[in-house]
Amino acid sequence: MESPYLSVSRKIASYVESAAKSLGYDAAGSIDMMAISKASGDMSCSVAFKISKSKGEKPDEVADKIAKAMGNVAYVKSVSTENGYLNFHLDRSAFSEFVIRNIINADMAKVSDIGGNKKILIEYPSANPMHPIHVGHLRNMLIGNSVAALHDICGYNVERGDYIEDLGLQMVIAIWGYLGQNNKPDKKFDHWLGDIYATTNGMVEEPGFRDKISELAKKIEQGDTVETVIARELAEKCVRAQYETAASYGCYHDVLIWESDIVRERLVEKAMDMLTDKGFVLRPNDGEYKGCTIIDLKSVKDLPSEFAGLKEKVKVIIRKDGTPTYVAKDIAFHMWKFGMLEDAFKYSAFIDKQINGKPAYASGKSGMHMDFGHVSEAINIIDVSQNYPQALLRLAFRQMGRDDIANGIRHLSYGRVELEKGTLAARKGISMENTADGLLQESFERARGLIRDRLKLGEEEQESVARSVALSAIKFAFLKIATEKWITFSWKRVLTFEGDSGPYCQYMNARSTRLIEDSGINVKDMLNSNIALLSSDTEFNLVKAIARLKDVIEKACVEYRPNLVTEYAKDLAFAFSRFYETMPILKGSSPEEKKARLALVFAFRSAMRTSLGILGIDALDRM
RNA sequence: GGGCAUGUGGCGUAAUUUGGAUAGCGCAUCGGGCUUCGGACCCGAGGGUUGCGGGUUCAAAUCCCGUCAUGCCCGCCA
Repeated sequence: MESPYLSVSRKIASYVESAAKSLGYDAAGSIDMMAISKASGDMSCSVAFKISKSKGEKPDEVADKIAKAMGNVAYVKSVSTENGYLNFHLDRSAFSEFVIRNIINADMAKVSDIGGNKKILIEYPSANPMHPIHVGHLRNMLIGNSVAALHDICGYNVERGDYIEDLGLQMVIAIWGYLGQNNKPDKKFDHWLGDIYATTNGMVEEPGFRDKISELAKKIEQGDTVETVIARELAEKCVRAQYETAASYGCYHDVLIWESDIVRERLVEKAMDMLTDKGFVLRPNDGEYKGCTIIDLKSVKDLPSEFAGLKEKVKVIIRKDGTPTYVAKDIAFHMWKFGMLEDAFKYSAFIDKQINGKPAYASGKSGMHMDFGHVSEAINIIDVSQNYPQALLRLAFRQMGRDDIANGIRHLSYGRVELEKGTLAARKGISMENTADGLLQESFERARGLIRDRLKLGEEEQESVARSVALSAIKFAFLKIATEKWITFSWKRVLTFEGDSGPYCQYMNARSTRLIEDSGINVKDMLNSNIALLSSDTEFNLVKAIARLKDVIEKACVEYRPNLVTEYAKDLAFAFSRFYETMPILKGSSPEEKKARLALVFAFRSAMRTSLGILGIDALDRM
């Protein structure tokens, strides 16, 4: 589909440029078309200020002269000037027709093709497999889900990946706790295991406990012990429970990579060999780091600012005892992502059918080779506290001479989710109201209460509508906040169904659906109507909002910013609501007006459905 | 000590990357709208020295310098 604003503003810009040229001004490169004028007119341009500076003439005089020198431009009705600005007033009929026909004829599943089918892997939420998903992971998951949807709709070949860290101290602690008790799970497995983990973690400071833990850790690391098998089984059960939560939020994945598989397949060794060849990692024969594999940052030229304050400019990546650190595994993992380690894993279906109808595959001991990875861009959705290791990761590829990979790794760093009281730490236990499951349950109950006295529907449909509304409130509340900001989580803020919210957007969509259904007019007749009749302020404001769709989506995709889409959906919904309040559509309009307005309603609904789709919000027909 | 991020009406936020006109929106408050195409709605009012101080510019929430506050990171944890 075309971008109405872009194509019109380009035309205007070229006319402005030639008008300026005919007056002896050189405006090339300094014309900034402001797509939407805040003051007067529909679009505006401030080029007169720049010209006035070099020519010594007053801005408003320059603007006047340019306005007079301009010929007719398509979709522009008139040009005026004010305070040095050129203001362009659109031809409402022509522009509305352009926008509405454009959107109704477009393939809304592929709004843009800027992706060029480029393959990217988006990694999220990578929650540890020993506790339920809490509201911090939920933020991660929802950002990942919408960034993935944005890339889908912009023509990328998207792979949704999840990294399961089933090794490491936290997992060992959970297993130790699990082995030391005989109870059977009395609730959802991730919640149950999370409690055990938190309790066991509370014992860490007790005398002698650490020794017991490290003994268990060794058994697990040996790779073929009973403990190893138990560890994996336990983690898998927990991840399956977490994926139930993900599914209830409409999220799914293509592939899960297990940390233990990276270790078992000896990918770290392969990665280290490649890095040693490039001279980036060293294995000192003496001194403090004897026996380790290290990165010596002192020898790196143009060290990025992230590393400026390091006390020791040395980073150990393989310990003295031969075990790899997190960073070593992450480097190997990213070599896999970018196809540097051929056929590293075998895969089998971990979940046979997700809500998208497809399996989620997971790496494992057995299975078949598949074509995951081999991407040219990796988006890692990881919270801001990991800026440093992510920088180190990019540096490793840069030092290998793989700037393409270093630049292809994008750390989408989001701000942490805090609680009003206390911190959100799984090791201290997660109360139900801070889990994704608990939040959804509460939201669902509130939504159901609202719907009961509103909708005359069967119990089953009421539940499904309530679930959609509940989810939309939560998703919108999380996604409307710019990713880099931290959130202080409170139920009150998340569970809102009014105003600037998901349910408000859904509500406007539902209204538009009812209008279309009740009209009994088919889309073809709407399209063949006299759209030129749409010329009132509220009608045209809605047209202008619809016209922004493609520009907003592309920008949100390129900048990894879902909140641009929530902002847009909100604007769109308000524009529709005002139109709806002021303009008669089915009643009180002439047959011709009715058809034209319905065409506008239809175009609105397309734009709204597309926006809601990116946010992972159901576009309900009634609610 | 160093690095990174954040700071916008009572609360929550948008615009900052790419400097443009009167800083947009929601909640809350106050006042309206005969719930007649669905009131999860609409209209209006009050509420802001964009943390603070300088600088650049015709123009600064936005860019530069300084400063304060808060948070995170700088480990042979992950």
